[in-house]
Amino acid sequence: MSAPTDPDVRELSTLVTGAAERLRAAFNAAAAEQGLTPVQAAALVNLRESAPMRDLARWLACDPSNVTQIVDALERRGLVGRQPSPQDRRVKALVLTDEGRRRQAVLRERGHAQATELFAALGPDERVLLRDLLARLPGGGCGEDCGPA
Amino acid sequence: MSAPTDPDVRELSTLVTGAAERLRAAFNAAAAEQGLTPVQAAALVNLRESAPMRDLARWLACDPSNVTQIVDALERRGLVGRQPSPQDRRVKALVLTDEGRRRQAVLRERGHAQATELFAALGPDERVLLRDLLARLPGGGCGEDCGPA
DNA sequence: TATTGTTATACTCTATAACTATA
DNA sequence: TATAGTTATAGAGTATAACAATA
Repeated sequence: MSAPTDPDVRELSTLVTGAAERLRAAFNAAAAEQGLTPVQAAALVNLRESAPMRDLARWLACDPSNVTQIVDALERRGLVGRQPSPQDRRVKALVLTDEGRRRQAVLRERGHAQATELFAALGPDERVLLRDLLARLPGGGCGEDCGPA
Repeated sequence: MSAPTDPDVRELSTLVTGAAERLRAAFNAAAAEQGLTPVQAAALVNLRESAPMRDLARWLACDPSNVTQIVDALERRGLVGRQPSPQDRRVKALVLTDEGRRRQAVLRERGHAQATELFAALGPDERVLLRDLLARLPGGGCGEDCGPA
């Protein structure tokens, strides 16, 4: 039985949270470079061709009413368009413009570069070890709503 | 040289971010149980006796104008008080009420329980291993503004 | 002059509820 | 009736700028 101030789990929490925070800050900076707010950039990164808005709401784990506004902003910037679906005319499919595709690629590259930089301090075997340890934490697996495609 | 879609660092980012997110969600739930918003709870958890508001702003990594409003809310709930400092009368020291101290203890216990639950899937040696790996990531060390005391 | 805390204000993110148009 | 998306609105978090009191 550990004391309420057990330094181990507290330190682990701080380290995990700190690493995640640095990834997030780097992503937000990349978003700002593209003239996008963090959620707008997150939406753009997650977009797949012809995804209904409902799917984007699930991927972003937010209410559909949010997606309307996020997509409004992306549309205003000429990065995505709305296309009524022929099968079900209630549905609007989101389509990337050429510029949207370009920005998406930039954001994804930035995300990859940031992650690479963060984990470069570890060797290949250590990265595998870290991944295996983290994957064993409860919830480390992924339900249905964790990402596109 | 790794491909732009290198699955390793992407998976590591997802795992780190996911673990941090679960800690955060659990903390927010604990805050809500206490009738506090996430930042209010974070402020309360970080508070030390007689800390100037300026310090709290640094610990929360936010603008001082925010602290005024956060402390307003905590004061309205009878959890903290403001005490003009005798040494420098511009400074207001934040003092916990008895109820504030009680709530702070509850939130800290909850935080510890959540972290314990998250990392319980690993054995003691593995927790040490995880800590050492995370501590080696750039920025894993802590500057001056990472916490009280 | 510089600093502490406050106020006023604004922007972003998020959710709820009521609405429309389809199904 | 139920679902996809929209609108209106509100609350939470954050920052900037201008200000008062004090140093």
